Amino acid sequence: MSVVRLVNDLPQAAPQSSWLDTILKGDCVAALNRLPDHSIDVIFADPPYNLQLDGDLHRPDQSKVDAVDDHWDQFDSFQAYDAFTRAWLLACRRVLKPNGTIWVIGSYHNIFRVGAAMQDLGFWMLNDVIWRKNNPMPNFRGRRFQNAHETMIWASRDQKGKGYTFNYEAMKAANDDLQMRSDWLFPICTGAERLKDENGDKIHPTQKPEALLARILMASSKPGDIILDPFFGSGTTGAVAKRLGRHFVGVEREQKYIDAAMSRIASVEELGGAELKVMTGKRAEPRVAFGSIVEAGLLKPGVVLSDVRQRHAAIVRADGTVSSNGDAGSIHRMGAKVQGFDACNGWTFWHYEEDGKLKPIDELRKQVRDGMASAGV
Amino acid sequence: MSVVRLVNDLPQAAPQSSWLDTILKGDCVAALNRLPDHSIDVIFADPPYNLQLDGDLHRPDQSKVDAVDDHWDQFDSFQAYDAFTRAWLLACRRVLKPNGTIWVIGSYHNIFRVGAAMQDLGFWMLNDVIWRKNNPMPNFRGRRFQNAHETMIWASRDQKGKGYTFNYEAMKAANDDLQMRSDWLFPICTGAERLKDENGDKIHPTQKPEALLARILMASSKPGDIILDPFFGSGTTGAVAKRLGRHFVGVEREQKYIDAAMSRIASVEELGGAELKVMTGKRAEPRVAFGSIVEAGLLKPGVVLSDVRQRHAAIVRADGTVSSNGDAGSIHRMGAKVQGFDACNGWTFWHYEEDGKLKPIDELRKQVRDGMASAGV
DNA sequence: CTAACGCTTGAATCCTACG
DNA sequence: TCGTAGGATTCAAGCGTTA
Repeated sequence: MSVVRLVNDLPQAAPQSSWLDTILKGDCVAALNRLPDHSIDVIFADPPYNLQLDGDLHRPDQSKVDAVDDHWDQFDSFQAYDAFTRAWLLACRRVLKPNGTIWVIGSYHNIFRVGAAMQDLGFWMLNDVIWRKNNPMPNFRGRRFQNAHETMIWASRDQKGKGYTFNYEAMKAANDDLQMRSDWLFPICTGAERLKDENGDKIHPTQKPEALLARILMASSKPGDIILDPFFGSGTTGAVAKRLGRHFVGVEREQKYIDAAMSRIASVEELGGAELKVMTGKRAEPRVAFGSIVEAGLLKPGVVLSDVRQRHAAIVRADGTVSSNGDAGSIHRMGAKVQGFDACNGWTFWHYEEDGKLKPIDELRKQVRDGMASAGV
Repeated sequence: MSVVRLVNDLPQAAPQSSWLDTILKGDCVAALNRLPDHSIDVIFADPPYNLQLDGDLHRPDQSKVDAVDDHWDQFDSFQAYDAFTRAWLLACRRVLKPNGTIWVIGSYHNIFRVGAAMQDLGFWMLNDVIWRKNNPMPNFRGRRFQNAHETMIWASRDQKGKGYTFNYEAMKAANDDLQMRSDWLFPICTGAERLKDENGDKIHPTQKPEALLARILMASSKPGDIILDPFFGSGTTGAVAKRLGRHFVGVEREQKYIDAAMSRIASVEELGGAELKVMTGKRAEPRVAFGSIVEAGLLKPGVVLSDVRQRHAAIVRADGTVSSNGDAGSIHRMGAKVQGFDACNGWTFWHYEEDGKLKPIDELRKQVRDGMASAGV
């Protein structure tokens, strides 16, 4: 693969060599319209999410959350966002090979509109895939569930696009010989991988982790394929494509992001043929919540728990808490409370009765974990 | 809660007693139109998405579309599905209380269209929540990822719907004192829970697990709330609502499902009051004014308060304000002011000295609250 | 040198009762 | 209805400093 180049104004009908492994500067749709029909194998698109934020948000320690308030994420209405979405999706569809596929990532703010538009334009959905984050930002005000995932849509160009690439065996091998599921666990992009400017500030507000792109490209493309990213940003797609022996084309408007992506990709080392074979990840022991024990029916609300010496008692409640002496809380809090301690492992402290014998509720956790093992947590 | 009843033809403007804890037989929209405005606390909807299955294309009314491959027919069927979706969502929105919330579950076949319609109609999304299945059906042909999840959308009636119920503390306590995330792990409904007919065949093709509904209702409703399920099916919503001390209304067309749901719900045992108590936090505590601490003599005017590190000081005044550096105001205002913040919780920021130790003035608030409790306030 | 501790930060549609 | 003020709210990682 040649060195990454910047193309400011691609002529119409330019040869492939003039745009392969380049960043096209300019508006997404205008730039895509310079590329030939059916020239792209896989598209990865990370469009603006159209977050509709209202006012500042502070953490409990009063520090201010650095919100995504960039101008490129601002739209006047759902209508305006839909028109924008249809325009870039149509441009993508034209350049996609008949057996090509497209990935789009988004959050609940935009992904439903994007998905509906994709169906309307004739894309054929293959999967929706969930990126579960192991370290998402918490919900600071305690008014919602922690927003711990993003959604990706994987689709072929149209319903007849049967010959698309899916490296089923590689995915299965990478997942301990179990079929790769539609929910993937990855950390968000932090640390050394996150691009920073001279002040130590992040260069792009929404840089995606390379591991995510690596799985996408390993699953749905072959070495030598051409990968298009119409919202190139900090160039994660280009960096991973180069490393994995794929070609790329990026489109980006902001010079700041282009500069960062160019130097980033230039320093990427391409893997040789042999190393392009599968990488496998390890699994941590799944964490089980006490609430799921109750929800699973392994302990009914009203059941009395006790410590092994039966000096303390607590009653299971339907919401997954336990109550004792008119107070209530998690198994850990209440275990600590009845003993007058600061902390307690409720799993080993509290016991339930079965066949006339006291057993730690940790036994029930083991049962749930055995059931979860097949879920590839 | 009374025994479950079937209502074949609810009159317009019928009293609540005639439809509470019943199944309304008939078309979803027609039945909902008989219910009063703003009468429902929480809706759980599992709409049909028989869109493009088995090579046959069906419209929502079960009529078959002729040419599967024809792009126009596909467009036509999307339009029909969208119209159906808007109709039942609108009917739901009318009966929902202003501070009510709605849950909708679906897969990639329909959830994007449903989500876009919800936004178009003015629902305000709170979360999308992923149901991860630990035992999903494998992908038999090996051409896609294993479809291992479904997507739920949780939304308030409109953007101003701020007062919705979310039992944050209960969810957190049930999740081992970590806030509940947007990805939930549950097994699919199998075994004894799965309703079967006399031949041993499953009665409903998409019966949802009770554990899923239990978490939904524990998170977003209170005992005594009214839960509506416009696509009642085998009655999981009703069964869980009854068990958890909530009221329900179901709408269903098929007599087969109604029969199964009726006998199922009839055999459900309702939990008692104590097990249904929900974990609450400080937000639910009665408000105590700092002035009443001073009035009660727990802090004398002139006493010096400080932060835990003793970097800031303030003097208690007889009117319930505190003064610092020649300025005065509430404990919150002055706490913010001395730190240079916009906001501050004065109860946890300011400390008083007792027995040579610094204690947060929140301790005194607890004393006052305990006194209020024993006084039966 | 290591462990412990503290500070920072991440695609966020993040309050509500009272006057 | 609107403005104001009370006061509630965070998890996992990375990194630099302290013990």
